Amino acid sequence: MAVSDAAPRLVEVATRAGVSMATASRALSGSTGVSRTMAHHVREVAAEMGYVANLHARSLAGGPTTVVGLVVHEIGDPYFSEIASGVLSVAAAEGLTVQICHSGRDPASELTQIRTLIANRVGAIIVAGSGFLDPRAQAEVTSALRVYRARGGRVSVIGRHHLAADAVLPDNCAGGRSIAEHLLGLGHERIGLACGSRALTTVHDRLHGVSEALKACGRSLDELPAVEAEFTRDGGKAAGETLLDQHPDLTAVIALNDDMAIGVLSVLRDRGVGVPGRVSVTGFDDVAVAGDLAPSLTTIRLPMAEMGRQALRMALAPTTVRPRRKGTGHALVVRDSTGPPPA
Amino acid sequence: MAVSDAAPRLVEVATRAGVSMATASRALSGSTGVSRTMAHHVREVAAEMGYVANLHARSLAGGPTTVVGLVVHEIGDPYFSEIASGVLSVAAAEGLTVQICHSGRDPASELTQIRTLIANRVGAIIVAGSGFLDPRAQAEVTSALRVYRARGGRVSVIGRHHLAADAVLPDNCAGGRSIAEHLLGLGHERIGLACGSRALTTVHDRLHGVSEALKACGRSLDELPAVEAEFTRDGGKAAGETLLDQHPDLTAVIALNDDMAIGVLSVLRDRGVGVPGRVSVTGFDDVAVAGDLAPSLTTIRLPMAEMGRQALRMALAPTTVRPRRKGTGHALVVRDSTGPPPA
DNA sequence: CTGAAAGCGCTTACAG
DNA sequence: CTGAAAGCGCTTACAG
Repeated sequence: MAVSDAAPRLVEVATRAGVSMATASRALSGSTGVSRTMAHHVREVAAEMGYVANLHARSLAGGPTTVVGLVVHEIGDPYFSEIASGVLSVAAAEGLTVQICHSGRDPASELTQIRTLIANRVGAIIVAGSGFLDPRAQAEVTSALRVYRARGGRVSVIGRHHLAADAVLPDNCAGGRSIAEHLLGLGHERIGLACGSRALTTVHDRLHGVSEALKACGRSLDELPAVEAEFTRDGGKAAGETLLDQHPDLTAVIALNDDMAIGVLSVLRDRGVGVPGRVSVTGFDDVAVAGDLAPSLTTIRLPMAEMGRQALRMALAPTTVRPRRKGTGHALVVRDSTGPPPA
Repeated sequence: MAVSDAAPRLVEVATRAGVSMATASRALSGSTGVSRTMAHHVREVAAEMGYVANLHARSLAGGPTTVVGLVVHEIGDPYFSEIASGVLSVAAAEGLTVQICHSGRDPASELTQIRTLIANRVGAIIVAGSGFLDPRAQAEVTSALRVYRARGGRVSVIGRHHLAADAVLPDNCAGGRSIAEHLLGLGHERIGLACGSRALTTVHDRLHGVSEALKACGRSLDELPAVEAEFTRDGGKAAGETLLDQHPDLTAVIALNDDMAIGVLSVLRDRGVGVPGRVSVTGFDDVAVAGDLAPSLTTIRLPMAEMGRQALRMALAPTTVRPRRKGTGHALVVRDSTGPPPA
């Protein structure tokens, strides 16, 4: 009994099936070079014994790796959990397994996580967090990934990064333009901005879109009060408070993601400021609950789950000479949090 | 150049440091039996070379495994993404990496995922989804995990399962009682229930709590109209519609999780039914956005992130003879979605 | 404290 | 199509 306590190994399966390890291996890994009947027989024996290959051994021996790494800023954020959900669904369909890690929006910890993923010899790495504007911020990550790719690892990113890898590019710029045009079209002139760190390409690009819309009206981004805070609900609260304190005459606030918008809305609610009667608020992403907020949030819809699916599919597809880039499109979703400015 | 293209191996580090592989290994894995100076020297050389141990080789050779598996029903659900966030945070602190997979609330696919995790030789498995009432539904999962544990694997679960493993037990029963008492205390008599699948222990336990509260008033759970649907926002919508159609006189709806409550609220909003003026609604879990909904949701708070942290800590702690069980406590959070029934 | 050697469980050239 | 053998990159008894 003591012996059979250990997990059955390939030798045992081979012996019981009356074949060599080589044949057993080929039959089980579904590779070519075995007769159909032999393969079938071996698989039956293996199933009977409850054999499951040791993936460490398989991978060490040069077999295919079946795990992919996913780096997110924070899995608790709906933006990232929806992306993760998309990644997990195609992974399951492909028989792959995914290792998720937090970067915490910090290049240093992102580097640590990516090194670990590489040490784990994952077959592909998906970086889902926004890149940083300053290439130096992620220089080490970039070079680690470059080496990883040179050794055959596959990389894809969601968002704009300083990396010649396949990329899913959220429609940040165009979305920023749409949301600003919406507000401008409603007649708003005193608009405040609740931004995440400007070091993030995502924030930069969304702002750029807003800037374009303003320019088209002969105005400039520099005129708008902008507060930079964490790219989270709490950051939105902080930014909202500062904005309202320093610019009580604002009639609209553009939050650069839904999380921040939720924070802004909560500040407004606490202060008894009517939305959209007194102040309009917009978000960005269209996370699942955006439509259920009080008031429901006008925002830019990005197909997060689909972005996750595409990122993994790209990483799995054969490499191309030039990296692929796939735009996401976006949609302006007008709900109850925006309206014309007070007369 | 061609040669150094490959990842540096332990031999290279050892050679360059002028020591044997054994010494290099001991120095790098932080194990005992090396002089401090020697260890320091080896580590410096390794860092210089950008050496990162191959975890497959390490694990195959009998070294400690550094990955843990986490099984959730669906990572896109805030309940699970908050749990995952807790798990990831202690994992990062411990230098561990986590593999996440979806069970999709389906015992068969849960089994597949768990087998994969075991094949990956993860050191611990955390099952975060609710268990099933019928032991047979998960008999194979249970036995796979039993074997896994016998071989030294660590297991912990969040929720009630038919498994003698360490468990974090959400306060489902007491929470159900609290929420029902709250509604009863407000004077509601015609209460409907929007439930997830009764096959889930979570649903069963929450209902049981509701039942206890009713009994204390001389009433019975059987009197209340109950609709079973998916344990999601869409399920909540479906249940809400059925409930309202068949029992237009209800003054309150108890949804068995926040996701379902959000669905119920959206139905009520679409139909122009005032909340809580005409109908009160309650949820369960207190996901991050519960307070930002329209109206903000009265619910039972469960410390999801903390539950994730505890589950991993238990799995990491030395095993005990009897499995540990840790209650979570709960808090009734009264917000704007509940009030007295209409006069 | 340090080293030589065996072995972890697989896969893949290399022969037949 | 099938098999014997080498090797993937580590760690851990076993000696010294």
